[in-house]
Amino acid sequence: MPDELKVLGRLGRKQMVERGQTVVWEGDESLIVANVINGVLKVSMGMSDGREQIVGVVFPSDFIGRPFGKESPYTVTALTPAELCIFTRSAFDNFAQEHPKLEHKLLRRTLDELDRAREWMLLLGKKSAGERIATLLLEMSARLGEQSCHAGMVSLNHFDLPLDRQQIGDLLGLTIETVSRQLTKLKGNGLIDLPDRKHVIINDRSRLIELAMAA
Amino acid sequence: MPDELKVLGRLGRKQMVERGQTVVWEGDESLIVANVINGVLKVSMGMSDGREQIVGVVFPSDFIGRPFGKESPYTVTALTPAELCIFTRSAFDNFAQEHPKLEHKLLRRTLDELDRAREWMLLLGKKSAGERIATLLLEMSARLGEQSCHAGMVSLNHFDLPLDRQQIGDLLGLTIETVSRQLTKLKGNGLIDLPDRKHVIINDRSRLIELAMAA
DNA sequence: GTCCATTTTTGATCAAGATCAAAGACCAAA
DNA sequence: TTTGGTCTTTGATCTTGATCAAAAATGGAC
Repeated sequence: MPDELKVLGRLGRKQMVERGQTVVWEGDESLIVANVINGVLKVSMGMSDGREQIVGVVFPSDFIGRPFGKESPYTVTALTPAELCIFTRSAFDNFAQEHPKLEHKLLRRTLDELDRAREWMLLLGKKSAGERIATLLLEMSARLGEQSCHAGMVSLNHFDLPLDRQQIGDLLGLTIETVSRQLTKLKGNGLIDLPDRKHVIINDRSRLIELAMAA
Repeated sequence: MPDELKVLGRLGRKQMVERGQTVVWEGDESLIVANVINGVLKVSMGMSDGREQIVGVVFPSDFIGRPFGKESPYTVTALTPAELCIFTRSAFDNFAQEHPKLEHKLLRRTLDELDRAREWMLLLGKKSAGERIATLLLEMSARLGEQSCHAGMVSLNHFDLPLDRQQIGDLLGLTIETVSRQLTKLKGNGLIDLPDRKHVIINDRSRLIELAMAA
């Protein structure tokens, strides 16, 4: 395991944040950079009239904050209780400049994040409501799965959404009502089960994949 | 000016591409990375049934291609005649690993590109057709302006779109008809003029900015 | 358990933008 | 200048998802 992360870890300060707590505000002089140790957070952008779009969901080992000088264009808010390792921006920037391997890692992560953002642009620009919901369920299954590196595959089909219906809407560019109707429809078709508000069980992954790709 | 870029330049091969020519295909083992010297290109993703979303527009000095191993998730196509400086992916990757300053530069660019992608997610997820068109015109004005670093501001309000109506639609998540109607409306209001298919003249920038931010 | 506040679901209607269709403008080649 | 092909505009209608409204479910606190 890279030494850089250990040393960096010592530079940082561990901090717990509770569900709903906002860590970085849009427009803030971006004071901090942080590494997510535990929990899930959302990254969002707002318009002056209150419309909000969730532009990213952050999982353990991901970075949050905008390194290198600019103000943060995003608001970052915890979706679950979370544990962060926080750095002042200047300390982080200096450290990064001196440790090319960290910058390399950060570059790779940023490239991956860009790929995800663009995949989401395709979803927002071109997919129907049904396709969007199917895509979200598969994406959440995959990302929640990769963090808690399960050996078996069972639990991939059995997870808790860290988002409520409103937040799913804000992520998919849909209203809460449309989200609810589409989920109900998937349940009706037997593709998924929804034992309670947050919990999702995927019964027929391959049909869900078909749905996600074309109506 | 950084030496890295000069040395890198010697590693590369200059290549002209004509309008409409595709440089990288989605799903390709990403063989090349390139630096745009001249011209404008689009970065797009397609669905199996032919729906297409433009996820980025690339201007001179920007990079194209996906460094570090993965296959390219995008198709890159020239919107205007363009001049590229092309590297084999392995040559580029090796060079980058050995030149932290290049990686740093690349990281900054990628962070900026991510910011733009997320800004566009807000547009695609939440903005009305009118807001989208206004945003596009301002964005194009700004990006075309910054490359041909004009001292005065006159020409910011006077530029050629490198996109046709269909491509504007693919970028904004709208149909060609909606794009046309919204442009006609802006012309009717006197906010812009459209002397020919490609040319745009912004008459009232501040009203356009208002439009772009809230209906 | 009951009560209350919040979230979700369901239903009815509406509207923005898509789709279908045709006419008009533009431009390059002959 | 005429022609033919492509791109754009305009018009009529339709559909998806938004909006408005109310009922039902959920989950704490007591």
